[in-house]
Amino acid sequence: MNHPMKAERPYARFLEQLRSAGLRPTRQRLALAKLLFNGKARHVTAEVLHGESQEVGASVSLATVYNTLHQFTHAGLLKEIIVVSGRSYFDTNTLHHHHFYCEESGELSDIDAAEVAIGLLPEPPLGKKVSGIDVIVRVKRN
Amino acid sequence: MNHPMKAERPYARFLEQLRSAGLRPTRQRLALAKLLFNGKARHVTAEVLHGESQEVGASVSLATVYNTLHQFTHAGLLKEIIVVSGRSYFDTNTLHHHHFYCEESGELSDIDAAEVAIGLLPEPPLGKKVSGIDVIVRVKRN
DNA sequence: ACTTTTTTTTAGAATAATTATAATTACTGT
DNA sequence: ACAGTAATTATAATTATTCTAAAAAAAAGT
Repeated sequence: MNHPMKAERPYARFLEQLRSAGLRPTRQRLALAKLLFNGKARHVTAEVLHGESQEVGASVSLATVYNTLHQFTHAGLLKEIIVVSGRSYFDTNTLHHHHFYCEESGELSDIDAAEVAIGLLPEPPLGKKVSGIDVIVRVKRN
Repeated sequence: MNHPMKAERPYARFLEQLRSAGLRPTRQRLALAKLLFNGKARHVTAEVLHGESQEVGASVSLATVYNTLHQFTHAGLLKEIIVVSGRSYFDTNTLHHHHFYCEESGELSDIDAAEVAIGLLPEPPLGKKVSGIDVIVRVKRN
């Protein structure tokens, strides 16, 4: 009667997704996954996630944090968000959606894709096809 | 009858705008302005502009290129565009508009604001107000 | 014109985020 | 247990950018 972990269900799916991406479920990857996929939508930078891994005593090297974030992104578990020069955010929400970004605090928050109606778009440059649309709504304290 | 420069009109306006931003029309700033505001809409990085300044023999130091790009941006002569981590683009089109961005070639091109109809937006986070909306349409070779 | 003051430019050092390298450690299958 | 592959790690390298302190240029004052 002593479950080692309450197995909240996303877990099994997560392991499956790792496997199908050819990634072993190592101690480090599981520790980071636990920090990332805890239910709430998260927007983390490598530095922040690295810090958290140290706080919970599952210290993962910064290099591995970077590797893992990119591997998870390629595996479709994360989405990379670019809103500011010189830093990358990784978003646990992989559905198509957009963002509020506060330049002052650096905070990101999600906007459901359904909430932004993008009308007609012009034709992309010759020989190019659309691969994604990102809307960033920049906000300020008022 | 020997005009030193065909004074294409934007020039006078440009000098006025510099002055009202408290910036002197130095040799370097004029050289960069000439490269930037030549009629066509341009999207440059600091490195690229620095390279061009060398090519035309008006060599401006990289530090000055960075300073100038930021000063022009504050003066409302340029707009800074962030589409990729770790590099800033500066756009001579300061009207509200959006962009196509090709990840493969790094090329940016403009989308007129009128061509993107953004419908209802959700309320920004508490205590925040919208300061700008950027739409980036990412494209790929097809 | 000559000095003084302020602004601008500059080369080079410093920084920050990220990526590469090369050695160690951990798995996997036999 | 052993060989082979994959993952992690500390550290070095890289890239774009900003900082710093000194030199150069321009403006203002006399």
